[in-house]
Amino acid sequence: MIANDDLRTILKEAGYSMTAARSTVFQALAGRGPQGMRSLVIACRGIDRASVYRTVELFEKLGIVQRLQQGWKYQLELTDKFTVHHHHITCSRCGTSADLEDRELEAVIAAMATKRGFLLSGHQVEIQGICRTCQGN
Amino acid sequence: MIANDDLRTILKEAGYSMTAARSTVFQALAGRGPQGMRSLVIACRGIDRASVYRTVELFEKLGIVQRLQQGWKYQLELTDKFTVHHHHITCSRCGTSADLEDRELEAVIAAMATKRGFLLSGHQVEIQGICRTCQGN
DNA sequence: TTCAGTGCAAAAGATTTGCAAGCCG
DNA sequence: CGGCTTGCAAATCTTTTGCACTGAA
Repeated sequence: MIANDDLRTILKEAGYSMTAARSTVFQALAGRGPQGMRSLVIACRGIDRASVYRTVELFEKLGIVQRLQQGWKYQLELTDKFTVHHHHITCSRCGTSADLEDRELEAVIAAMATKRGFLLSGHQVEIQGICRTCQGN
Repeated sequence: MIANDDLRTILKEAGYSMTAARSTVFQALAGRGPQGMRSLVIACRGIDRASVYRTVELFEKLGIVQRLQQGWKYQLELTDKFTVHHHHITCSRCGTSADLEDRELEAVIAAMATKRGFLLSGHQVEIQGICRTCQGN
């Protein structure tokens, strides 16, 4: 069980209550990497599809989860509050995606923002390519 | 009319033919900035919804359009073949966004892909912050 | 003329909503 | 207890498909 109490706290502070459905959705997100709604709904068996949607919507509003666009579809994952800040590189052939952490990338982005006179508040980086495995086919 | 002949050439070289529907979709994409399917379908009135989808799919395969992330929704826009490659930095206070072109950023991204054994095919970078003007308020 | 490409209509999937019943505080 | 939440089912919206007809080469 990961940070179930953190969840309770966040919900309470925002005026929402901790429920079985919300806990289930949270665990399903925490237990695995980025996943689509379909897979999340399956992972939350016992919880109605509509409730999963409603919970994800709430979690987004509370900054608990974020959506990543992967081509036409999107995937869900916990935000940096619950994971280490990172980006993704996705294989456009087999669809698997890996986390990316790169100090230099972060530095370059920070430098760009500074150069433009911006006070940096956030950024997203998504990379697509063909992974080593798929290149062999 | 933007580059309609370029389109004809690309299609022909890939073994496809130039048709009214394809030209319409292309113009609808060329005439405006990034847009969602819904808006594209409306812009292509006279062309069946299914044909727009099929055309977009083909255009993607041919590297004419790309789907990208703008906020949490997907958008379509012509690829760098038809526009200058760039990213965006957006002010989260006033909403204005400026184009970004940065050789170093591109280099770092390329290096990251290579290090992971990926054959790089594309990437998106979106930065948010507070612009100089808004910082003064 | 021939076959890729299109429109149409219906199927499949994804997401949202209204409402009555259930659970949390 | 009282209101926030959920499950259910139906409504919507989005995307895909099968098929017969049309148009490009």
